Amino acid sequence: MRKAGDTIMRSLTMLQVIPVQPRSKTTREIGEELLAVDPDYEVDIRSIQRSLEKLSAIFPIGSERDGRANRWFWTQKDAITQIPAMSRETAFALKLAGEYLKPIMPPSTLRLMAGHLRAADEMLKGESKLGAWARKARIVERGIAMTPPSVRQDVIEEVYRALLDDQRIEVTCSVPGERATRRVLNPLGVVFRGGIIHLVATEEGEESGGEVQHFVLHRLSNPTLLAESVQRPRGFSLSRHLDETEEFSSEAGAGKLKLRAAFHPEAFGQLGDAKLASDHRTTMRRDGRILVEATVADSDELRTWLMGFGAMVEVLSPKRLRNEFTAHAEALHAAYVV
Amino acid sequence: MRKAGDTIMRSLTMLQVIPVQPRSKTTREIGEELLAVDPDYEVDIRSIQRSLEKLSAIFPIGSERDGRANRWFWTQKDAITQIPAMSRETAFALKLAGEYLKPIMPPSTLRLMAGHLRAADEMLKGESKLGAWARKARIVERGIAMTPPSVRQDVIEEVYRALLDDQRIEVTCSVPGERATRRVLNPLGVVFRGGIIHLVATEEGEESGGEVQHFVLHRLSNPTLLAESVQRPRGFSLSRHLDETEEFSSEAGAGKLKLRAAFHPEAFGQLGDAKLASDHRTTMRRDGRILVEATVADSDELRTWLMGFGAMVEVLSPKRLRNEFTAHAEALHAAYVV
DNA sequence: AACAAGGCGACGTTTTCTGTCGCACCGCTG
DNA sequence: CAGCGGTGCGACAGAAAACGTCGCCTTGTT
Repeated sequence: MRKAGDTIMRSLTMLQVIPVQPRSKTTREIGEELLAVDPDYEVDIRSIQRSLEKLSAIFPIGSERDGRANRWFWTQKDAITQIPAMSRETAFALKLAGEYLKPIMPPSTLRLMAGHLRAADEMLKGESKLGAWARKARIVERGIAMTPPSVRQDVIEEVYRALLDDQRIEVTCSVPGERATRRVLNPLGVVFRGGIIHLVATEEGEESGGEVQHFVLHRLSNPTLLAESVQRPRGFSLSRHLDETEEFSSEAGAGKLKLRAAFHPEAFGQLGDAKLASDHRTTMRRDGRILVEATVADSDELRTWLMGFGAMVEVLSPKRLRNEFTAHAEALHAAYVV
Repeated sequence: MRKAGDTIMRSLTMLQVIPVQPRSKTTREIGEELLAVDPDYEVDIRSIQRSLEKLSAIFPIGSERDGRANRWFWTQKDAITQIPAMSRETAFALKLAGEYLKPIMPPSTLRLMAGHLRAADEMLKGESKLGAWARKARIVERGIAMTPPSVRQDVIEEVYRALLDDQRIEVTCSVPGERATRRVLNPLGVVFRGGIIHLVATEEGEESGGEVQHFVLHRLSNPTLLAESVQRPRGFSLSRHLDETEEFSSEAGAGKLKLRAAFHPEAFGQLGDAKLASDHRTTMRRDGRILVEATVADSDELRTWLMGFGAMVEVLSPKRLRNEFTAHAEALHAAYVV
């Protein structure tokens, strides 16, 4: 009848099958899912009832009467138990990851990881007697601090769910200066850039003609997941779509170029020991500057990065890029000096 | 004797107490730790033996003979079970986080999170029938792609452990062009900047005189954790130390300034709806450019960021900054045009 | 060679788990 | 309003698992 060690495994699986607070499952549903996971978990419904009662005495699991059925759920969503327990090093890495992500990842997405960060906290709190981990690590930002626009938590979660389930979603779309509109969208993908999330979707309806559009997530609200499944344009591919869209295709020439640039020691120091490419080479020059050579992508980002150093970096070749920088210098001269 | 639901909880706690592969614990140690967690877990050591045997039949737990004692450990470090199970939205967020971190976080630190990312994979693999999550999300990088120097996995882990436990560590230090040296360090903290990790530490020994030094982690190897505890300089604080260190103190003037700058529409578009500060204000100008006003930190990063836009952004005030940019324009003109 | 200390097989007892039955309750339907 | 099906839950007895204990073996240690 019962296999060896069955009970523990079944209890554990039950704990995993039970959903978190806003959602819930009836006793019967839990039993069915349990059976779906492993047919060996076949037990009487009564036993499942009893197990649930027992578990809810130990874990933060609650039940609620819904008509004649009981619905079960986890009451504390952020209380994660993990086996095997995470190591202290991993907890440390997780906390660091959280710090790294804070300035660049949309807060609403980051908040979905709150449970893991809390678990890491828990692990570190127990161990380190002196001072918190925070006193022992710091991240020095490279860029400037910017605040990405905030996205509503419910919008994030519903959009992700819609994407994962391939279901349509209805949202309110507010563009400043225009009247808010209610739209039904076919979510195709999301694009993240600098803390801002774009939803790639087609709009349901005749007038749009199935054209792929972009919606910035922080302008959406009141999401409603629909039961209809997504209508995907024939042969749609997110990668291809983005490459074809000017807004997101960063690679200007889409090719590579052999960069040669002279770095002042100070600028070179900022590189640390990071490499631009696998054929990255540095040479000391007589004038005290350092020659950096590497084959890199011919992108807008490259130009932005190089310009960011100002006069501390001089582009030597390729000639095409050098010419661009000459023009750039003239433009700046015209703007500021003349 | 036994309390209700004891067995399951005890098994679960046991699973958490068992360490992962390289480390291991004897049956007795596990029993003692169990008792330390909750005195109610008091059982005969024989029972613990039996539980371990049973658990090792279900979970990837192995044992090894060490003299006359058995040592237990998890054999698969990346196989994480989590309760309650993570939601699909959270799994999605975790995968995204992994992608975000890939270019900016040291790979060795990221690898410590591998288990969590694998768990997210597992969750998403089971659910989405059509196409992987990757087809539905993409991150568009802002900066250029750089490869941070790689740090040995053992160095990362031992350094983190040393920091968490406040223990000394012995490492081999290889600076290019010099002979590698073996040193005993008192780890005080770590600093992350652009994928590069700096260990802040004092060196044991007379000649250094307890001076706080910085060691780049990718130049260290052969770490050995020592049993001696760290000697911390009196009143040391990582934050204070970094603020005092020129290398890491990013804030040039350490103050704020009221920026006014004119953005070309294209440059302004790159901002998305992100804000520079809480008092961020934008105004349309007659010449088609957009005036951006905000009170921001007077830092090197600000200058880098503004210069990165090239001629698409013109700094109007404060006068001091405007003068800097005029000088910058002249320097570029001198370098490229003349 | 004698002596711990730990592993492990075996056994009888205690506790828990399980299927089953019966009753009560609730909402729906005719 | 009565009947019906689905659900919860108390109770009971048999089955299974867990437990402490004893004893023997193995393996380092003194």
